[in-house]
Amino acid sequence: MKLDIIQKLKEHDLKVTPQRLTILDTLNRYGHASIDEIYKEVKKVHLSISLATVYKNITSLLQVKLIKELALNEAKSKYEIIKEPHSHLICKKCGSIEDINLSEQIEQNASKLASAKEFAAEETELNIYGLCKNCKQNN
Amino acid sequence: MKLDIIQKLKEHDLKVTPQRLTILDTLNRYGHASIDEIYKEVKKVHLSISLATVYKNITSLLQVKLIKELALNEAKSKYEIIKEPHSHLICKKCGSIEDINLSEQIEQNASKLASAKEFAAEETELNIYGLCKNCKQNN
DNA sequence: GTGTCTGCAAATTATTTGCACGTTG
DNA sequence: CAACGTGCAAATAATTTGCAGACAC
Repeated sequence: MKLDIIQKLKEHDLKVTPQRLTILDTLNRYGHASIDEIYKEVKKVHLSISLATVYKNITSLLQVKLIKELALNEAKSKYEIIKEPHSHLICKKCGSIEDINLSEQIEQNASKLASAKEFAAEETELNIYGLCKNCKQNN
Repeated sequence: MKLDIIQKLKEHDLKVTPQRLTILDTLNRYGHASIDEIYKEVKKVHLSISLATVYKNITSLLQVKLIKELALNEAKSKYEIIKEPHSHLICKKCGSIEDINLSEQIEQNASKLASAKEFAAEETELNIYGLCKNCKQNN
């Protein structure tokens, strides 16, 4: 599993440094994390890492599209490693994000909508906002 | 049409000031605009408006949910007035955003996905990334 | 009139950059 | 060893805040 990522890094001439791996590992474990969250996590392992390094890594990882930015209304942006699925259930109350897989039907319908506008669709992202199971109960 | 917005402002105890109306008008005309774009536009009408005022307005309009933030990978956030539809065709090349209406089918499928996770869906947002008609041709 | 809004300046926070040194391949 | 990455400090950019006067209601 790590090999996968290491390979992708090499493909894009990004060196495999411990800091970079820890950042990616953090994203893997968190699913989605903000710059601050990443910084705090990585710091547990690499005491002397700097915020600048986190930013530089996020920037280069975004450029080679190994990760993507998830910008949520009102909250700080979070980042996640790109892999299927690209879709989320986003809780308006607690801010949790759960990944979901798009059904074939949705994919197909989305393509239709796009081609109707002569738009060449490459990626489809569905975000559903509402209340997660927990918050729904404790409302 | 303006009455609609004015009413919403009043509902939320936001005063109807010329600056605020011009900001909303800009969003209406642009569809989606960044802070800078809004600032430059509003400045044409209100020569002495300050950036801080734009920020303050965006913040309060977000709070009362009259507008929403559209955060796009790599690009600056843009804002739009909330109204159906919530879905977009986003061009990766030129950054243009076109609104689309979700089909009934997609809405239904999305609800299914959500309820399978015991998630109470409130809003569904579909973003399709790719190349717009123009950029597709001049590729 | 009272409370909110505006514009300005200053403060704070977020992000980027330059550089010397260390590490990867 | 060449290219790239890191950590630090400093520079920029983005956003927020405080306050006095102006405006909406």
